[in-house]
Amino acid sequence: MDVKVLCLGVLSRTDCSGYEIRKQFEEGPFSHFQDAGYGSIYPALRKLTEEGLIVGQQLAQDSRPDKKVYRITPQGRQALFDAINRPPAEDKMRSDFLFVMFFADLLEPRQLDRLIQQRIEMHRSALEKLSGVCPSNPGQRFVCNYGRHMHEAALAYFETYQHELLGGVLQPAVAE
Amino acid sequence: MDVKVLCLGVLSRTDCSGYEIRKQFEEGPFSHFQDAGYGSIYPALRKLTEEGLIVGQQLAQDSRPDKKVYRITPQGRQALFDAINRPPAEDKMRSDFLFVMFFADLLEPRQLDRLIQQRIEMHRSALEKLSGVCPSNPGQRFVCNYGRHMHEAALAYFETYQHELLGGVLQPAVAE
DNA sequence: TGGCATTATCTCGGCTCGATATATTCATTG
DNA sequence: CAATGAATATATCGAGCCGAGATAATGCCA
Repeated sequence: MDVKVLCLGVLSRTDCSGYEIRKQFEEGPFSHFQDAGYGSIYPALRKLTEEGLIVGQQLAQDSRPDKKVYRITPQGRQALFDAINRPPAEDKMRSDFLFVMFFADLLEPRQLDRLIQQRIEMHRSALEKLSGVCPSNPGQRFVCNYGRHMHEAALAYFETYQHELLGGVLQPAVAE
Repeated sequence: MDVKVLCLGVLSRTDCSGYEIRKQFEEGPFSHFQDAGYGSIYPALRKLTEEGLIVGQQLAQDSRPDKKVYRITPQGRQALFDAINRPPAEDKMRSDFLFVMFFADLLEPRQLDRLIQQRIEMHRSALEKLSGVCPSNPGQRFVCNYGRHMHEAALAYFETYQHELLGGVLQPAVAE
């Protein structure tokens, strides 16, 4: 599932410029399970245009820079359909936070505590952001509620076990 | 947190060859929150050697190809410490599965059901794999239990809401 | 008027990944 | 017993991706 397919997915719901596609990955309905930067999006849009899967239109705006708004073509919808129906690749997860927690004994306790509080705050604000969304489409609702469920589970874990971790790091030799 | 730091993390716990480092990311204690392929690991080990953060030793084995076992140096431990104490980058999550679920209405119901059953099976086997691990270090225990907690939460979600999704996709116009 | 944020497009270097090549040995199985 | 496939082990290549920055116009506030 490369950035080209991700762009097709976004454009299947609404016409967009590259900038607006980026925002959908950053804050929008895809933000908690996909990402793509400008360095991937703009080349992808160029290639998709060359392949006839989308068409771009220069759009002058007053009091804003010009926009290039892209629309998906029937061939583009077919390509999205094909990609969706291929067996999906495994999830790719990259968490520096968990890597750091794994080596918690290398952290100052104050720094460790600060990291966990930041993490809790992150999950809270993600939940708040998701609470504003209520999609009508079943698939989108399923994915959105999955996000909610997982953020809540993470919050519950941190709130229950953060003290155990802090205690364990502060008194590493008590058990022996 | 690039692959060089990840390798330092693995080598801080035990001496390893490149092959063994890969296995730790594939199946070992890091598998549920980090990953790295051979194409990243071998160049990283070369650079780390050049920088004096690790040292390699050719090791002949009978009935196996030769091994290059790497050991972390004091400077390497310092570099790991520095990296751990820098503010961690945000999590990077890439889930083709959730992207496909988002567009569940483009899937045949049978295919949709199969994907969800596979996903449930995946979480179950991940839990089983984690149940064999019981780290003594507080940080490692925290991260390991976090993994368990999240897999269980995902399982609970799928088992509760999978029918709602399947029903919603099969009867999209009932609510209106 | 200066500085900052926002909207908008695009490129470059460097990092990373998947696939593949190479080589040896062990286990299975027809 | 030979063939096949699965491990063990190292390494590279091309393609894809990302962060950082260049560029540029405008709105807004002090």
